[in-house]
Order: sequence, then structure tokens, then C-alpha cells
Amino acid sequence: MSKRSERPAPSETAPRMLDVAERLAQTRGFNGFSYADIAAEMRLTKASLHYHFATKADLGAALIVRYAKRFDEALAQIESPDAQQVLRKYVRLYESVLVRDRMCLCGMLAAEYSTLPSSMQSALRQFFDMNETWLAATLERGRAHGHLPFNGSALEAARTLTAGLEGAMLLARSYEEPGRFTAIASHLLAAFGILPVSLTGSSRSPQRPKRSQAAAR
Amino acid sequence: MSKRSERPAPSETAPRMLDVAERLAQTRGFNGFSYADIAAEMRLTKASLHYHFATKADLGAALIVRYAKRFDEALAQIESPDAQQVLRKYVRLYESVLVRDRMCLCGMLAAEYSTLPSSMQSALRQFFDMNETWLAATLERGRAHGHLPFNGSALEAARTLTAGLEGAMLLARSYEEPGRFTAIASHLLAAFGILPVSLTGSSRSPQRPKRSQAAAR
DNA sequence: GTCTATACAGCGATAGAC
DNA sequence: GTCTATCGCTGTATAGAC
Repeated sequence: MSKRSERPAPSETAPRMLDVAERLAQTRGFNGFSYADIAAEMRLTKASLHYHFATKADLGAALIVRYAKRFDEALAQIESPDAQQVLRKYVRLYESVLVRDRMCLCGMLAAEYSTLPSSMQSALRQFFDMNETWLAATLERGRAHGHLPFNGSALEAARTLTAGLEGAMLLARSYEEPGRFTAIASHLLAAFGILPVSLTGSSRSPQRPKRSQAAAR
Repeated sequence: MSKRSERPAPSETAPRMLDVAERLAQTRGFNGFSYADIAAEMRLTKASLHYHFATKADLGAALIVRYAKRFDEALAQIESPDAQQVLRKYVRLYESVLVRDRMCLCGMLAAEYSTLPSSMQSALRQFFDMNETWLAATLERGRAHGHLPFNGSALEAARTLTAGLEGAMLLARSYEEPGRFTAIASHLLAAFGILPVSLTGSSRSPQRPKRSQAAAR
């Protein structure tokens, strides 16, 4: 926080703006930072910033689009035949955000949803749609291969998992204790029969997986 | 929404202020409304409002304290020997907030945590502590009586449930589809072996359409 | 308790020089 | 692309009359 960024090369100004704005949005919310904040950090004037993103709504929409693209790429990179491993890595994506004292950008923006320009609202929904589509497909595939013993609709399971992770980030941040997130995430994964990371390694699992109680009977 | 409140009796101004501010904070966030918004709705001037709550931080702290008190009372009212029924009603408390197009006040404030005055930050943590203490005790009691077949720490289970419900509200609001919340909440309850309400009447008490505790908030 | 009036900082945004 | 300068508006908050 005490370090002020060097002034970027002109061609790098737009992406650096997005970097700074992203961090501010994740930590303070979209309504919690201003062009002046970005300008101070980048050692530019507010007017210069408006050259790159004419309005804050433009900046905000670009923020979501880039975030969604990166998230999509990250999801592609954690694909693997082992659905349990994929989901553990999925959780770790969230964790890697939290340990940098940030909230998931889109979780944060979801809280401010009703105050956002409509361009941001629709971009936000696209992000969540993409996320839940990928997650539901992953869950369904894992179940089909017999690796994920959960019950019920994969789409609803995906939404439940996302809600749990977003909520866990929200709460963990209020305590400045990332460990709260990890504990909740493990609990959520356990509901899908997924054991903690420390027990992975090989396919043997001497401990009985905590079966999901969902719709038992 | 289109209706503007009547001007309150002078002695009622402070509580009405809290009512209006609460709704605005739940829908737009604490940084998403101003004294001017409250003043317009109450047909008073901003200056008059500052007489009752000198600063916005004072208003915000009072907001949380009152909310926590009401929530505590609501929890006391849903106590019952049937832990499953208690948890279903607990979920319905959240639902009753969401269907009025609001986010849980404290979930919303949690998102803005880092921008809040410290008096609000500590009040917020108190709210979550109270909530999780009650919930963990409820879960533990249900398990001890054999009514809740969940595994692991009751405290962590409580945190997981709270995170899931808060996250579900967050996401459901971005789609303006309260049904998303209900589906996720059912899924979460199922993880504790709690069946949907519609399937509960068969063994014991018949289904009663009584919806008394939906008040408050 | 409520008012008018105002202070003063911050906001997003624009015009035009360089 | 970046600057200086400025606009119009909104934000929280205060002083003092009624």
C-alpha cells in the first residue's frame, strides 16, 4: 500500500489502469474508489485517465470483461480427468484472490448490483453464467465417472458451491482471517465427497468419504 | 418504491430514519446512499437528519445494532425442540429479506467492510459472532438429539451454512430471481440431512401453512 | 426539531494547450 | 497521451434563526 507505482509507458496506461482499478474494486467496491485514486497511484491526472476510459461505466465494463476472460483461461488450465483435483484447484483460485486481501471482483460487484450501470450488470451476469456452466459440466462429468458422489441437479450443485465460496470470501474478509475461508471451502468440498488436499496423492483413500446427505432416502 | 413516506411525528423521526436508511443500505450498500436520499423520502432537510444522527458513521452503527437486536429476537422466536424445523425457519428469515428485494444488511456491509468506519466494523463482527454462536449451538443440539446427521465441527458447519446463505442472496439478487436462493438454500439444508418442507409432514406433525414469524426487518 | 444557508471536499467529466 | 484548468453536481457536516 505504501508503494506508489512507477509511471507506466504510455502504451501500457490502459492495462495498468485496469490493474489498479481492479484491485480497488476488489478491496473497496466499485463505488468505493474514484478516478482520483487511480490517478494518484499512477502519477497521472484524472483527465489523462478519461482519455483511455471516457466514463467510469466504460472502465467498469472493461474490468469485468477482462476478469471473465482471465477466469475462463484459468478454468481451462485446471482441466484434468480427475474431477476431484479440478475442484480442489477451483477452490484454490478463490483462495489465491483472498490471500491478497481481495474479494472476488464479481462477488463484490454483485453486492453493488443495483447501483451499477446496465452495461456492467449484464457483463456480470455473463460472468456468473459462464462460471456456473463450466462448474456444472465439471460436476456432471465427475459424477458420470464415479468420482463425485453427489446427488441432485449438477446445475444446482454448481450454484450452491459458488454461493458458498463467494459467501465464505465475504465473511472471511470481515475477520481478516483467510483461514475461515479455507475451513468453509473444505466443508463444502466434503459435501461433494472430496477430501482435503493433504490426503490426495494417490487413489487410495483409507478414510471414508463424508457422503453427501443430500436427498438421502 | 414510488410512494414517498408521510412526514413522521417528530418523536418518530429517528426510528423512521433507521427504517429508510436500512432499506437503502440493504439495496444499495452503505456507500450507495446519502443523507439527501433519506431527506427526500422523509420530506425533511438534510440538516434535520444530522440532529438525530450527527454523522453517517453514527447512523451506520445504530443501523447494525438495531438490526442485530431484531435478528436476535427473531432467532429466539424460532426456537423449538425440532432442530430441523428451526433451521428451515432460519432459512426463511433470509428468504423474507430477499423477497423484499433486499440483501442481508450485514452481508451487504461485509462487502464494504474495508471502507466502513471502525465503529461499524466491530458492530458487524459482533453480529456475525452472535449469529454463528446461535447457529452452532442449534446444530450441536440437533445432532445430540439425533435429528441432524452432519459430520465435523458444529462451528464450522454453522459458518458454512451462513456463508452459503449470504452468498446465495448475493447471487440471487444479481438475477432478480429469488427462486435461485430457495434452490441453493434447499441444497444446503439437504447437506445437513434436512428435507424440504413439502416432504416433512408425513412422519410427524401435519403441514401447517402458518407464516407468523415473517415479520420484522 | 426543523429550517435556511453555507462551507468545503470530492466526484465524474470536458475543453483546449502542448 | 498528458497536461492545466474548470465545470456542475453531490457528498458530509455545521451555524444559527425559528
